[in-house]
Amino acid sequence: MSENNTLYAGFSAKIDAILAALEAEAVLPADCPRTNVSVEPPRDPSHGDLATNAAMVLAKQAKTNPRALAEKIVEKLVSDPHVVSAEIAGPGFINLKLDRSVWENELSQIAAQGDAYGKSAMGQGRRVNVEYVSANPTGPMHMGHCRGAVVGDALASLLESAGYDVVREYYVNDAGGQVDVLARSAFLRYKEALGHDIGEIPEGLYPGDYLKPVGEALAKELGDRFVEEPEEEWLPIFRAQAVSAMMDQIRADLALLGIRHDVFASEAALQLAGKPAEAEQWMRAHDLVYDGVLEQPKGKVLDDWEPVELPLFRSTKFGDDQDRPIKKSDGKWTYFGADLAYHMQKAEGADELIDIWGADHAGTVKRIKAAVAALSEGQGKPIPFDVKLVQMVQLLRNGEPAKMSKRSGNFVTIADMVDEVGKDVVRFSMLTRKPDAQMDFDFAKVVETSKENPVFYVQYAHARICSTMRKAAAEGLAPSPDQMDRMGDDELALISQAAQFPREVEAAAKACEPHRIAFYLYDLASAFHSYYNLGNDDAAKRIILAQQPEVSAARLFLASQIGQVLRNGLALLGVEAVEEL
RNA sequence: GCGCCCGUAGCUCAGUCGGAUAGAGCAUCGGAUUCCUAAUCCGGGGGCCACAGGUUCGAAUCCUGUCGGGCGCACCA
Repeated sequence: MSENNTLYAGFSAKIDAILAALEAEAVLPADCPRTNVSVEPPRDPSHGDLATNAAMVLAKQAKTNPRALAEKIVEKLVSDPHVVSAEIAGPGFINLKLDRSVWENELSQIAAQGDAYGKSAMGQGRRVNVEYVSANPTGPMHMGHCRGAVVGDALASLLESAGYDVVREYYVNDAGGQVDVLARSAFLRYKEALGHDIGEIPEGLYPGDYLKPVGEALAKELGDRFVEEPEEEWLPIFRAQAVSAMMDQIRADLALLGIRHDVFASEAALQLAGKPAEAEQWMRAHDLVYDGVLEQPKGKVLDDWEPVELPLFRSTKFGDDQDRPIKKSDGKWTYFGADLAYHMQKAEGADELIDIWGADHAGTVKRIKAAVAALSEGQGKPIPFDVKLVQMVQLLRNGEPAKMSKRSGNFVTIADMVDEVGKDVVRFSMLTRKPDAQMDFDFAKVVETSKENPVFYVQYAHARICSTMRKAAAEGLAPSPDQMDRMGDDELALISQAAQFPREVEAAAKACEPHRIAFYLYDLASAFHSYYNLGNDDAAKRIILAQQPEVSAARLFLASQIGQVLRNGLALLGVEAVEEL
């Protein structure tokens, strides 16, 4: 549908057709791969409106030199009424100058597609499960979780926009030892709420105040009947209650960032359903799991290490440096053992899996990918599965490293941060660098300089457009698509910038890099601010021109469509497109 | 010791599956506001793309090595 109407998609198709024709004429060999052919704006605008590297990429296969092949392509291109000129430049680039009708048409497309401009059918409705956040349910969300949360959420939106059918999923680790620790910590708070003196929170339990309300609620609900009971009596109850309270807290924290998951999958439920055992059985039958003894870890001396026989997954067969246990010596599942079953569960309802993890889990990527590949292929339904790592955020407070461990009870929470600078600043900050680079995040500095955050620059451009529209309406001027021939070069240049949005969305989705959208929006906002300011030096270049209603109508139409693109882009990032600043 | 990620302007960072003269913001210096929102715009200075080799028409981008920083190297999660 829509994607073929946009400029870059249209020209890519056009070039592709020409190459197909050249194949038919035997200029190019049959079936030669054209995936490297690109159609993009030239870096230097004086080179033209579009450039393609087709001749350079294909020259070798055509057994000719790039410029000769370029001439053949140009011959066909110039017959297109939308192409004003096609020139061969440098090593064999083909630079195209386009007729203004191309830009006028693109502007109409933005208006016609509205909120849908930038969406594409690239994903062909494939079902993608994106798992992100999945923080342990042992406390409120802190800034260490923030990056993965925002990047995962923006990626999910991006994939949706690119035509995938996306499920946003959160894996609740409610079965490991850490939730027992949580239950014990909650038990202390329960006693405290009943008036017992609990003294200092012992080492190894969660000391944070956030458990006090949980303890109070438990005291209210259960009375004092568990105070003197042995642990096995109260642990499951306290665990379930505390986890549920923590998940409510986490959902509330995520909501502050504008994040909502479709599915919360429970590890405990997964185990109860016997999924890990099923996986183990299958893997044993296929010699992927065996009982064995691990070697002493290298590079590290463990005093209490002793050899034990455990069920091991043959991850060394897949490039891991050690086989990995799926069960512990107490018979419980390891995280890995449950996790591979969990991925199989996700695969039941998806065509593709993506996990967003913090870089501190990088070491476990190989084994889980290997396990999922082996299981899914072995069971006859191979599934593409990728783990995207977001690098660590180094948290600073006035240049000093800030603690973020839950155990310390002293950490910067997401709620604090959003409260301090707002959702939009937090989200945009996390999205203005590529995910695989580390970043420093200084709480004090971000609070101080939040007014300089680039998010305001983009929002200002949008607000400015809104304000201009309001002002125009007050003066009796209205945008109109019927006066587009009144636009000059300044206007056309702005359209060409806006026209890149659809290909940016596709490229960002393909690379799983939402940050590209943030940078694109910054550039588009910059182009608009420049355009707007032309009117400061030269009154004839203002958007609102009461004396020339037709010119004004065209410029207002343009401005409102730039606003549309900004809105669409900000929506992808989950940032508000404000109408006033 | 091993594995993964990073190294681009004084600082924070972009840089398209290898492409044309490497770009922004901050900081700095100089300009623009009786005029549609100056939270903006225009301009100057500032680079051995960590270093050394290699691949090719072409490398910040790919490969190898060195140096520097981060994260891992449990039956934890």
